[in-house]
Amino acid sequence: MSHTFQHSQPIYTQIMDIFIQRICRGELRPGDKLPSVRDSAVEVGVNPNTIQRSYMEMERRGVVETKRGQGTFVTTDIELLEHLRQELARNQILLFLQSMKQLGYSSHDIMNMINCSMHTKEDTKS
Amino acid sequence: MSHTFQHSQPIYTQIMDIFIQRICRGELRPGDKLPSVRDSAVEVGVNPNTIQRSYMEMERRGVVETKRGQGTFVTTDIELLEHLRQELARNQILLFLQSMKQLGYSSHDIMNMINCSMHTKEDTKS
Amino acid sequence: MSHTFQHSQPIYTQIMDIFIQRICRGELRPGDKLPSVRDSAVEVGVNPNTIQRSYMEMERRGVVETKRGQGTFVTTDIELLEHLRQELARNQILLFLQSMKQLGYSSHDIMNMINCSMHTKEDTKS
Amino acid sequence: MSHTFQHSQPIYTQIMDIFIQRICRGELRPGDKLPSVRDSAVEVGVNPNTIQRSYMEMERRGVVETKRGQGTFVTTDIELLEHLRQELARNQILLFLQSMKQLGYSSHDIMNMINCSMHTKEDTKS
DNA sequence: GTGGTCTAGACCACA
DNA sequence: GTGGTCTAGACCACG
Repeated sequence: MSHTFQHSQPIYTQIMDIFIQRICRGELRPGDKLPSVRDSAVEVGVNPNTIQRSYMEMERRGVVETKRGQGTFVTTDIELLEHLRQELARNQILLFLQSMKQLGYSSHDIMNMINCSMHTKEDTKS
Repeated sequence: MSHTFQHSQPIYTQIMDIFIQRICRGELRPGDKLPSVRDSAVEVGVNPNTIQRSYMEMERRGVVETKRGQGTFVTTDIELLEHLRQELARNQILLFLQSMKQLGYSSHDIMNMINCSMHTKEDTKS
Repeated sequence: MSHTFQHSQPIYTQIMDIFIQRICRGELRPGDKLPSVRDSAVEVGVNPNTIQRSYMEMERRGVVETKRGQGTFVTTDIELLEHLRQELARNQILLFLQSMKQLGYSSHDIMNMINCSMHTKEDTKS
Repeated sequence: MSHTFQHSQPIYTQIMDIFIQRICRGELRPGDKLPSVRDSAVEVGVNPNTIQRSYMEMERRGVVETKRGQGTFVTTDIELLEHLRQELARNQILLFLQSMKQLGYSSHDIMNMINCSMHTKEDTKS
């Protein structure tokens, strides 16, 4: 299952973002083992060095921890993961708002439309 | 200026989506001429036939009008364009909400965070 | 302006039919000169011999008359032309009825639909 | 079995018309499988892409339904087929009337001649 | 120049 | 096998 990457950004950061999203969405849970560098390389169709660089950068941020001879694991630092999640959410919100503004919708419009969308097919789990 | 496309969707629909976004954002205004099929082809780095198909599909939807020997133009049917804009907005909202849900945020959380974001760096034009 | 012919029938008869239609429709009137064999050949994109054969066959039927050194002319025998016209009309009617039957319409249906069509956009010159 | 097409109209529309006629005449019944794109292509002597376009256009109109990996099938929507049949009939009638008018026959004449033709070789199923 | 059509041949996803 | 997409390159009609 290969992947398509943008030219405007380093591929290793794009790969990193994909992993971070998976972690934040709970597809990869704290303590889970990431695929080996080689496996990931095959899966996304890039050079193992590129994957290696993604893992290194994530480790620098504390998102993952590498144990020599065992592999790379999602951090168990739940606070850090929570921060990560909030950062991702904040980012998505900003991108979304910006995009809606470009379509000519005011903040007020946006709030109304979201409200409407949520009530349309909403899980009222309160 | 070549472009990167997803494998999961036909290129011609992706090209169409890009044009529709530009139109909805006002980058291309009613009556504006789209680039010629051949020019667009070299710009996005695909075969002219693929661009042609995008234009054809947009004309079928009424988004653009083609005049033989002259070119392809954004429709001046403002109602249709308004519908298009609303459809695009609705779509973006749904994608956004879905993505936020995947991050584990409830509808209530989302509303709060958006509210916060909007007031942070908001246009207080009142 | 070249032409497209069926494989199932000799080209010269098809050309003849076209001329007869023109004559019956009054596009070519009694006494009118037909184009020269060479001109017709260029116009429809076939060999002059083929045109020549069409003219010969029409002369055999008395539809046209050839005057050496002058050209080929539509007959002035109005009775014969009238017969021709009726024959053509009868033929068209039969083909039409057959085609409608194939679509599953009874004679009664056909009469009704024609009546309707004629009254829709009809010139009531009575 | 190759075919002859007019220059005045795209081949793919002519192919479409032929299929629609076959369907309306009951030669192809609801649910029947159309020949594969490739088979049709060799049968009528055109490029598979041209056939594909015909099929695509027919699907857009709802006349046929395509199932990936299985083939293209005549729709089972009988109402739609009935509409199609009526549309075809209306079209044939208009062409016929126009052609007869060109031969110099008034509406009244046409009605009489048709009546005569129908009674000549008529199905007296009463 | 413009868009529209067609061919030749390729690869893909689905079943 | 099926239809769906894409490329490369050609020719056409229109203005």
